[in-house]
Amino acid sequence: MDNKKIASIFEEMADIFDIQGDSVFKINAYRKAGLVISNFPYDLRDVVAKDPKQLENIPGVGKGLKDKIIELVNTGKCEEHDQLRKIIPKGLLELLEVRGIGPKKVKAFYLHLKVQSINDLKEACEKHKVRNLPGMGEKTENEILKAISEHAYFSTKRHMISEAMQEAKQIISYMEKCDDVKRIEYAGSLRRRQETIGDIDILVTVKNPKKSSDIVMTYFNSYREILTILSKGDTKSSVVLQSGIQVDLRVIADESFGAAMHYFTGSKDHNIKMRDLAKKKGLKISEYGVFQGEKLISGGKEEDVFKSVGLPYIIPELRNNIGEIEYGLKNKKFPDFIELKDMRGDLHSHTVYSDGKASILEMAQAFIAKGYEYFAVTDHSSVMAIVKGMSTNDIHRQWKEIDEVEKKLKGKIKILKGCEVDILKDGSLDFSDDVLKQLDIVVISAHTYGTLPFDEQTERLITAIENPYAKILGHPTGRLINKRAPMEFNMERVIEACVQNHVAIEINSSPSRLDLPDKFIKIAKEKGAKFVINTDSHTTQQPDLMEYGIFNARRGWLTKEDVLNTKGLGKFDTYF
DNA sequence: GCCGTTTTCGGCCCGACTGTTTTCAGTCG
Repeated sequence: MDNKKIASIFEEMADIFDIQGDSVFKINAYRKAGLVISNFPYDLRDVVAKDPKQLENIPGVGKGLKDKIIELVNTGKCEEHDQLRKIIPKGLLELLEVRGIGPKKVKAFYLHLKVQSINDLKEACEKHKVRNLPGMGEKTENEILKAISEHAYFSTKRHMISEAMQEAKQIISYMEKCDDVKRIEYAGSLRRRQETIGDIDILVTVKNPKKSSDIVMTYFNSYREILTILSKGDTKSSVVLQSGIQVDLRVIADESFGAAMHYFTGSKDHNIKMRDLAKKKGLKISEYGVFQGEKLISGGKEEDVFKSVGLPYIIPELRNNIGEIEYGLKNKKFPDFIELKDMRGDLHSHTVYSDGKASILEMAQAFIAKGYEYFAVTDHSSVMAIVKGMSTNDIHRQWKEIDEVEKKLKGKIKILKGCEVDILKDGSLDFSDDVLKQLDIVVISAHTYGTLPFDEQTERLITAIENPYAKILGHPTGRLINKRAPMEFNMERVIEACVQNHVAIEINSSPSRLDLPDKFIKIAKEKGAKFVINTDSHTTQQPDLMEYGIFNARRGWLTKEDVLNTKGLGKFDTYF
């Protein structure tokens, strides 16, 4: 019973309470606990084993939920959850995934029409039974049928940040051509640089909302990539693009820009906490500004919103209500978090010597274009036959070519001789010590045996980390977003092994990896770990991906001091 | 069910849009 499973049980219980018409506050308590637990970096099994009282220190977990967590960890189930599941069939909960259907409608379908699944509901609509229910009509029925077919067509999974970013930039460049648009920005989870993006939120300001809103809305709803318009009003419109990504657009007066950006950037829980703080100070925060009674007192700039409740500016990456507000209130100032411009090199890249698409020279030119002082060529070791890893012969040939390319480039960039060496099943490395000791950079990565049992995987990784030549632990969890689950192992112990052995932890910038994930970055930092942010480039375009790694590092509260490849030549590698 | 710089009881963010209604409930973010 891992954190994810416990979180999903609380979320399911919240859904069932919701359908039953329970107190919304109790429902929210379960939802909040679910969210907090799914983002909680420590394994709850460990917490229960060490000191169950600590559970109540998790925000949103009190006496009641503490006992439920203990029950789940110890017995693998929860009595109340089992009881609830007997009352509400599983298929009924899936109805909530359909757009426009909430708990009240689900309850009505179940009670009056004996609907128990999405299929049942589809049938009921087709037989025109739904239109006769109280509060529903012909339009409702048609909208439900439409929403059901969309639900089948688009998977509910979240989008990679790079995909969402590309869509957002295209919409913005389209919207900028509309004369009535004064300012336009993307907000939401994209601005918070979340690892994955649910939908794209766009904020537009106009000089005169009464005059321009209608024009801007009409213009937006004519965007050629739109598949369906979900809703459109005077100031707010929601659409689904051909790619399946939902886009919400909001039009607001220019003087509300700061408050609107804050509101629309979220997260929802961060906003709730902020509004709660305001309330205690006799103020009200909404997307229109900060109000004292009816009077608007600020809201033109985002900084003003924070200031009104006694907070310093909080960067979007931190706004998840996981301690950023408390930190701000207490310290009145945040550290300077790492930025893209701090990076001085990249320590993980591939060339045609393994599965890269470009030569050493071409990759060197790509990194010179980034303004870097150095980069490491780290082609795969021999076990990776599938991507044609290097033999010892190949690697000697590569060293010679690196020397030649460096000479040719007349010192414009230092090319480090490295390897991404595979961690074998028993934790040994795929090259002999004799080869490893001659390398400037040794990235150790697991590409195989991702499904070993928990304890065996932990030991395997620790054995590899303890190898005296290991320098960087590459993409530690091995996950591929939306494709492959992370390896299961004891993260705390692996981080501690890295700290003890002076092995830096990689933050892999590839948008499909973003590995180490952000929630672990923060605890690794607290344990004293050092990091490198790498692109794992396989083409000459991929050095651009560095910004995604930076986003994740910022979400993990890292400053440039935490990251080795912000330091210059001769300095970055003393840690090893 | 959780929580406390007014509180251990009495609160729990705030507003837009839709479809059904004649003032609002439901859903969404």
